[in-house]
Amino acid sequence: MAELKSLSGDTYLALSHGYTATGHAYTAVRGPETTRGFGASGPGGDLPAAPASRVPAATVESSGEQSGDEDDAFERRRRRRGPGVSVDSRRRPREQRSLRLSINARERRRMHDLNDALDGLRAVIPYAHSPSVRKLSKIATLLLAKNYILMQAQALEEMRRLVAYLNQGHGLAAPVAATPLTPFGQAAVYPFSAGAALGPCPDKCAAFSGSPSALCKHCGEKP
DNA sequence: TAGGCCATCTGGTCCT
DNA sequence: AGGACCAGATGGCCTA
Repeated sequence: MAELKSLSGDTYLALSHGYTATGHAYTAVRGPETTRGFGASGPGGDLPAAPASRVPAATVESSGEQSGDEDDAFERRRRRRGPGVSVDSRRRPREQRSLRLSINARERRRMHDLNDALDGLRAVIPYAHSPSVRKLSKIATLLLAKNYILMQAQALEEMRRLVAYLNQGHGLAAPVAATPLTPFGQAAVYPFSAGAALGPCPDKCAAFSGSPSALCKHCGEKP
């Protein structure tokens, strides 16, 4: 694991040029500590104390306490979207607004839970976690996790084969020499070269519309 | 400045 | 009816 965690930037580059570590202190600038801060919005459905740095204007206007500005913003959006026919539209405006805020808060919590889960996934994925390395994007996290799982499965299979071989009374020298195990058994599958052993990137290559010679920006392979 | 990534809002749909 | 889930829209921040 230690070797994998010391993944170099170039190796990560193999995953996708769009998700490369740039050497900037990404997490220090916009990591969870900065982007979150909504954790306090507990089950009560209270409104978030959103950090000003990452909150769209609309969020500040519509999620805070009911104010004149907030109502203006709400009206602007309502006009922009037109008089949509929804369940909400059958309610009185005050009640409708209150319900909307409650739904927004719920959705916010749901997305925060999703991000927490992604953070948990990042924590167990072997990649460079140093502060000088940009945090993995969501898509990169998922792709890396998938490749890592496949790699582990292959390593397990290799170990099973080795154990079976040894159980047959063979010595250790011969098989190891014949089929040398890499430190993690990832001779064919390596989690950080997504396209190399796992085929085309299933998420993006399918929708890839670039020239035939171009590489998929998500997996680094030709689609 | 364009593109990537992200958070949030919103309306629709499905489920309990 | 209310909650969960989803996808589209919008706008902010950051990097190349």
